[in-house]
Amino acid sequence: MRYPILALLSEKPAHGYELKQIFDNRFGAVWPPINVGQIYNTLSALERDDLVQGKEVPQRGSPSRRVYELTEKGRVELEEWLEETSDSPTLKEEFIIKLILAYIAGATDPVIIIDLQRQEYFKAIRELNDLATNKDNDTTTRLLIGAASLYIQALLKWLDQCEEEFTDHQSTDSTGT
Amino acid sequence: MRYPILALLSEKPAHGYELKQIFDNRFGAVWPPINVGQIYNTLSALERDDLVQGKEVPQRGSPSRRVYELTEKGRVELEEWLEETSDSPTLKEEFIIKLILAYIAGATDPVIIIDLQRQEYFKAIRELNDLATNKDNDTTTRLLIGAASLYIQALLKWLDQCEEEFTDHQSTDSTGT
DNA sequence: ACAGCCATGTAACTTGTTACATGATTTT
DNA sequence: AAAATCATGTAACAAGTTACATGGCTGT
Repeated sequence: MRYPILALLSEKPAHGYELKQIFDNRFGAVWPPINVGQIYNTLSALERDDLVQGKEVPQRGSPSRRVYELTEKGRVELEEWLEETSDSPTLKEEFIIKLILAYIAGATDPVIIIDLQRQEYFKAIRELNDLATNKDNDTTTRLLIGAASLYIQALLKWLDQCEEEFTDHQSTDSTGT
Repeated sequence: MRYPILALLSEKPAHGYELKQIFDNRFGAVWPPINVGQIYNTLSALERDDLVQGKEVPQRGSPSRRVYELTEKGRVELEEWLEETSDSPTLKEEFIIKLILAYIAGATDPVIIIDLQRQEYFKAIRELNDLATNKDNDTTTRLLIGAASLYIQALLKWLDQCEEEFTDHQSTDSTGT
């Protein structure tokens, strides 16, 4: 949440609740609504680190709001981060770990797990397709839906690989641990 | 780390340091070595929750080791988890978020970022291919390498989508924020 | 009057990450 | 004798998650 908040604040200053709304609007297609508390937590940390600066802005007839803006330091940190290449990912996908562990633990039949999970991914693909048909998606939403879709397709392909491995070599593979 | 440790302990009881070695052996191809401290932290938490049970096992001539085994509760929890389908993933991949934010922030040219990241992914693919040529990989290693490879290929495809979107519609897209 | 949204925050907890401390055993 | 590995842990910190508390404003 650090960098998302910095990036949103680089567009214009905003208060906590507003950030939540902007974030949910932009990323809601592929991310569940973010907990507001986390926004405030993160803003506190960012302010502690001098990356953002908050100030009370009195409202007429409403309690004043705390509006945050990027500091110079924050702007630099954001830009440095944006320009860095990201490390290639390590696999943290829960299901991948689960399936491998199921195979290791030997308790549950991996093929059954695979079939169930495939249904789940099909469902996700359908939902993404539905979202994609919406004509007033903006660029970022389209790209995020594309990313999610490609990712799930990759997982589906992996399920096929695994199924093949688990069924074909079941009999051949008697060479212990 | 909770479930990986439970799964490894379901094979046979082990002490902390041993778990680190087993884990690194099995997942080392796609995961950086895990910090031993985390193993011990996690074991403490698991013992607190009655999922594992540790006992001192005196060694002849060495200081005794604390060997952990699954409790019944731990075995049940592991099996339940293995049988649950996992939620379809939300996108947490750093670079995806970064590229979208770069586009939003408007500070850095997304196309440049894409090119740099593509090199990074190519490098990762080459490294995975090298790993894959090793003939004595076991089943789980092969599958993990396959998963990592499919994932990066999906990311590369996504980069192409993004590049297209950012270059094609650059001129057409003059309809404000 | 009441529900629901606007708005800000705190507290407790979990997980992961790093660094540090300690000491024994094994290998060179 | 020194270095590497075996072995166990603690402390501090960062980040994410949830739940809770508080109160004002808005629409029905």
